[in-house]
Amino acid sequence: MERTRVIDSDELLSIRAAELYYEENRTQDEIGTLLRLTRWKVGRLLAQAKASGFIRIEIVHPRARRLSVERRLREATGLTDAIVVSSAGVASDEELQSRTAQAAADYLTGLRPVPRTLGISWGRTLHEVGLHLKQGWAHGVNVVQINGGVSLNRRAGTAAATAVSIAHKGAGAATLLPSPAILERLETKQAIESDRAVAAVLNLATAASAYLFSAGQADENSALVDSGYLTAEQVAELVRKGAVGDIVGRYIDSNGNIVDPDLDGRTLGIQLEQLRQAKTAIAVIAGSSKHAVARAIVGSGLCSILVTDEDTALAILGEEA
Amino acid sequence: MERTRVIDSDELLSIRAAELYYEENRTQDEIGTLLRLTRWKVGRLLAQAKASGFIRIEIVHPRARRLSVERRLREATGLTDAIVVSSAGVASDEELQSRTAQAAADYLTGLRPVPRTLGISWGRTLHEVGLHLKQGWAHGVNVVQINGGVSLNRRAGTAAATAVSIAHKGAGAATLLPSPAILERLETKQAIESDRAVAAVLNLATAASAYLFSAGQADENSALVDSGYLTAEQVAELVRKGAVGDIVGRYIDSNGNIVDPDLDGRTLGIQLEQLRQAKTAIAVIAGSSKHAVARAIVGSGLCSILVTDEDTALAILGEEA
DNA sequence: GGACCCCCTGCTCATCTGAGCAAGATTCCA
DNA sequence: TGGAATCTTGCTCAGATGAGCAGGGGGTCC
Repeated sequence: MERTRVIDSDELLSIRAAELYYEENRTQDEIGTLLRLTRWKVGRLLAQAKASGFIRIEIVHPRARRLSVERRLREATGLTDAIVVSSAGVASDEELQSRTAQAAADYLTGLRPVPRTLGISWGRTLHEVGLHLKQGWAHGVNVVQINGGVSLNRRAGTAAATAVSIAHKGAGAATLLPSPAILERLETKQAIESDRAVAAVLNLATAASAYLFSAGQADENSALVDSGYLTAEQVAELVRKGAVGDIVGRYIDSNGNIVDPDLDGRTLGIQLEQLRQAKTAIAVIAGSSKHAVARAIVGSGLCSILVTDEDTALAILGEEA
Repeated sequence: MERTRVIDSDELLSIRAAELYYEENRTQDEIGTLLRLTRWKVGRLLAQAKASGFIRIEIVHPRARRLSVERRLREATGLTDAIVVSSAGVASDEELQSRTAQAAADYLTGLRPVPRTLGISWGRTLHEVGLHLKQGWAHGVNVVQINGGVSLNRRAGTAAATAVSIAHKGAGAATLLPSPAILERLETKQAIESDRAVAAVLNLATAASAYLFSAGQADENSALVDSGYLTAEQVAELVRKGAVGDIVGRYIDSNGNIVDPDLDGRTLGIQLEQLRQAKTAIAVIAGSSKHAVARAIVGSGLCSILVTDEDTALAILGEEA
């Protein structure tokens, strides 16, 4: 146990020095006088205290990011870019999601080159990204849906609203994918897919210069269950087969592979390969329930840019508390 | 709600600057280049971030103290000295108690002038202080008990052991008060008190050059209940009368006044006045259950030096989270 | 016991940072 | 709109800090 660890006298001194330096903001010279040390010794003690991790500096702000985690994430995974928002002082998962969506909106706004065509998925997270975007975030961006929309219940308009909102605020137009996300029969899906209007949208989606999408966890709270495409039982069955979550409506396992080829065949939208090969594929994922999907997505290269929260990032790095 | 607060652009900039400064440790000049600002502006943003409380610096170490809280406590209460241990990263109340006891041992060791006679009470906390003291912490200190000891059950030896241990490690002798803490009848108490041996100890106690004592909360977990001097019901009755805890066996209310004069008359040991007038009266109090007593003790001048944990200190200052 | 090596100490010097100041910008009234 | 008051900006300069280096003390290995 920690308590029994021997604390050498330099360690204690370094703590005393740190108290005076950080809490009382004395100069190293003053501290030297107080503790009967040279100021150089004090400097070294402080460096030691920092190096030992006794000094914890946190930036407590809803817009704070964790640059060090971002860097480690980039290095460990080969992501082009990583945006990690701090979870310091966050009470709820909603707050975390909101912060992450905000960060995604910021990233999108600053993205260069500005995408001509932006392919997006739908869901609560994407919706919130739309809300956080500022009017004029881009000057003429075409937004195209990359997977079938919500259409089976009262929340029918959400997916469309998200696309329209993002497009509108970016002074551009939205192209909707007029199809359900998952069809009951393969033939139906193929029929819709080959419809000229739908095919045109899919072509546009395939040619998008950037993608922005989220992911869903594999449980009864999934948006696909909520929208009526799948039952809780069907999702449970997918979990048994190894599903950790879905991305653009397609369920993947922890290696990023399709879990159920039959189901996937009936799912309408761009292929995962499309995302894997895209230069700018931005995944926005937040909340503790999505650690597993996030890991799968990043691990299998399904996104090139990840916007997420600190805890999820640490989970991907295998450093969760 | 916080979320709706407008975040002006300088605030955001100051957060970006802080991230680069504290997480990536860039120089203010570098940050200036990155954010297209002069280095002076960066310095000001950083200062602003600090002033707004966005930068939280914590010293995470079992021996860390909170000097700023100590200072505020001294200023607000007129204590001669205050020692406040950090409760950062503390899981249990035991851990807190242990840290506080350690700090008390440190304080005692560094106390100048070294007390010739040290009056002590007994209890779990004092016992632990004894454990943390190092062999040779003083060179010939006489330890004298200032209130009647535990003697009604199996833990009979604890009080004596504490005194002996503290004295022994300080190369001195212990003088025990050979009496129960509370007597059933006033006459018995008076009789014991006037016994030559007991009177001699009490005289010694009254003349002590420093006092070290703890406090007990007023509930069924009190050491006095545990030792069999009082029943849980009696304590409950005292609480109804306004008791917040006990100090050297005497129950006080939130103003530091004796709650039950009859009971107090039957309690053997030095008077509270004695502590109030002592130049060096060190109270060691830790744990959330003792906030109320701590407040009463400090508020009514029953100690001149307080050793406690951060949460208790904040409670005394009226700033509890 | 002596030679050697390594780490720690205290130093110089260059860089970084904060205080204070004057000029310019902005706001706020009349 | 004018003018005063206030805030902001970029600066100088002095103080604070970190990097790197030479010397000394202590430990170690023959």
